[in-house]
Amino acid sequence: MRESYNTSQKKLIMEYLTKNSSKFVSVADIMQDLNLKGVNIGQVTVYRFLNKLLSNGEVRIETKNNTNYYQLILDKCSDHFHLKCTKCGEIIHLDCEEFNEISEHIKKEHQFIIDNNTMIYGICLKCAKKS
Amino acid sequence: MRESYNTSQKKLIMEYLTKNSSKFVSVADIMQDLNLKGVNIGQVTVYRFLNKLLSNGEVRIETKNNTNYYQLILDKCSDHFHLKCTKCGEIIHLDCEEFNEISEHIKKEHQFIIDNNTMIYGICLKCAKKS
DNA sequence: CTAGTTGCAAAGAGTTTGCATGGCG
DNA sequence: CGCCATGCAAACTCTTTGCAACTAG
Repeated sequence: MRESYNTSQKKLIMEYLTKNSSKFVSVADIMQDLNLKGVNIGQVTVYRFLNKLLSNGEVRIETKNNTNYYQLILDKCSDHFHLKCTKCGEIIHLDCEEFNEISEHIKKEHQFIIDNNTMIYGICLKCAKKS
Repeated sequence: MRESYNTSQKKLIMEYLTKNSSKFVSVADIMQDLNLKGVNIGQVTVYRFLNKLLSNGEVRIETKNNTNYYQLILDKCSDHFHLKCTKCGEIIHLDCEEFNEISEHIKKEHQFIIDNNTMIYGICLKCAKKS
C-alpha cells in the first residue's frame, strides 16, 4: 500500500519551500517562481501538495488578507522557538536556554504545554528603530 | 468631523463580542446568534464592523480553514500574555511575572519586542490528559 | 442637514472538487 | 498494471464593493 509518489512537480515545489524556509510563502509566490523557471505546474497541484504537507505537519500555515502562507518546518527547528517580526517578516530562531526554562515553568506551574512550533510575533530591532 | 455613529447593529454585535471575549468567533457565529435572537442584521454590516474594529486594533484576528475568527481585545488584557489550547480553544490569561521577565530578556538580549497581543499556542492540561 | 451606516445584489479572490488523463513504482 | 498524481474547468466559500436608501447627531 503506497502512500505517495515522487513526482517532478513535488520535487520542484519542495525545492522552493526549502530555499525559502526562512519565510512564509503563498501559492502565488510558488507559481511565480515556477513561471520564471519556465516550469508549468498546475496551481491545483500546488494547493493539493501544500495541503498534504499541512496535514502531515510538514509546513506551518499563516493567513493574511485571506491568503494562506506556508513555511516548511525544518527538523533542526523543533527544539527552539521562533520570533517573527510583523513588520519585515524576518524570522529569528530563538536558541535560548532561558526561554526553554520558561516553557518548563509554564508546563509545571500553569499546566500548559507550549507547542514548539508556536510563532511569537513582535517587532525586531531594525524595524523598531525605523518607526 | 464625526468618525462613527452608534447604531443598534453595532451595539448588538459588540454585545456578542463582549459576551464571547474568551474565544474567537466567526461572522457565521455572530449571524447565527443574531438570528436566534430574531434580529435581522445584514451579514455585510458584520463584516464591515469587524474590519473597522480590526483596523482600530480592537479585535484580534485568526484564520482557520479559510475563515476569519475575531476576538475582542479587552483593556485589562494588555499587560499579560495569552495561551490558547489548540484542541479545545480555551484561552488562559498568563498573569505571570516570570513570563514578563522573559519578555524583558528577549528585548535586551535578542533585540526583539514581543507583541503583548501574541497568542501562544499549545495544549492545556485537560486536553493533554485526554490524548 | 450631512456624513457615516445599512443592506441587497453582484463581483472578487482564493481555494477546493469532479473527472479524465498521465506517470511512478 | 494499479494506484496515486496531475491539470483543466467548474464549483464553492468567504469576503468585499457598488449603489441607493436610511439614520444618528
